[in-house]
Amino acid sequence: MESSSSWPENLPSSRIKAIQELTKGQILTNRLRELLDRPKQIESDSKSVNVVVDKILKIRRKIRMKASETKTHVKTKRGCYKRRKNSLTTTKVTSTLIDDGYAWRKYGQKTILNSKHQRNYYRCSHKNEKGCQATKQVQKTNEEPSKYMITYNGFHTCNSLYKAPQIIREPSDIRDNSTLISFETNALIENNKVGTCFPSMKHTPKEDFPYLDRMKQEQVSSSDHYAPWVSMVGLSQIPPEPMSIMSSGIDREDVVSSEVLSSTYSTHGYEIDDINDFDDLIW
DNA sequence: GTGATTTGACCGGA
DNA sequence: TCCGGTCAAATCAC
Repeated sequence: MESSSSWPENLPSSRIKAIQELTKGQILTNRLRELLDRPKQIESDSKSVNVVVDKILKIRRKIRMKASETKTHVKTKRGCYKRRKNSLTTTKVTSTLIDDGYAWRKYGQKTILNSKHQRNYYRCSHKNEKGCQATKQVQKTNEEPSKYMITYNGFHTCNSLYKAPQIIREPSDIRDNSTLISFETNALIENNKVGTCFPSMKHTPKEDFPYLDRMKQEQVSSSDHYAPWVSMVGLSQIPPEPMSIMSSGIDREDVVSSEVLSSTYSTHGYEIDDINDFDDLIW
């Protein structure tokens, strides 16, 4: 763990603490991932697995408490809100408006400067009941009106954990920059291999991994925020949502870019742009 | 009646 | 000051 002397002087101590907790979580997640890679070891050493899971859950609770302390009401009257800076966004261009597996509710429509087509604004239908912060924007592209540019913002905290995306690179088209992403709805995930690039996920029967089930229960039962490292179990470098990108039927020509991901998640896991904005970080 | 969509107003950031 | 993102009342659809 890093000593406080390695932090920039002007970094608030609260932020340092939060980063340290997240780092701990990352380390524990890696440990858990290693264990998941060796199912036989898990059978013989289930105690240590439970210890790791307990630690992760403890850290998560800590950060959640911190988040609730930090969170301020950003909206006090109509139209008064804090625009999110550096929130996780993902943009894709698709020729079809396909169902991404989430329920969206339209909340606005605007004419955008230098754009021939209006932009439509959608938010998760579960925003009110579950406080889900995910939104998306849909706009026809100027060049090809038959194509849509879809921008996803924020995490699905409504039920997102088991809808983690699966990035699949077609072996036959490895040079193609396009990325295919699919989901396994409500499926737990374990490591496997897809192609040569990513560990893949495959449904894991919960009775085989009761501790994961425990994490899932806690994830669902508590306050609907998102655990970066928990979602990263088995995901390797694949970041968590904004990912409601695709469930099925994605076009080969679709282009997906994760703009903020590159700044938010380093190759060693994730980094934190703005720890004050807990809504963007913590489930 | 209930939930979704439309649309003008409002606010923050650049 | 302008523009983009969001709010919320009015309206629509079922």
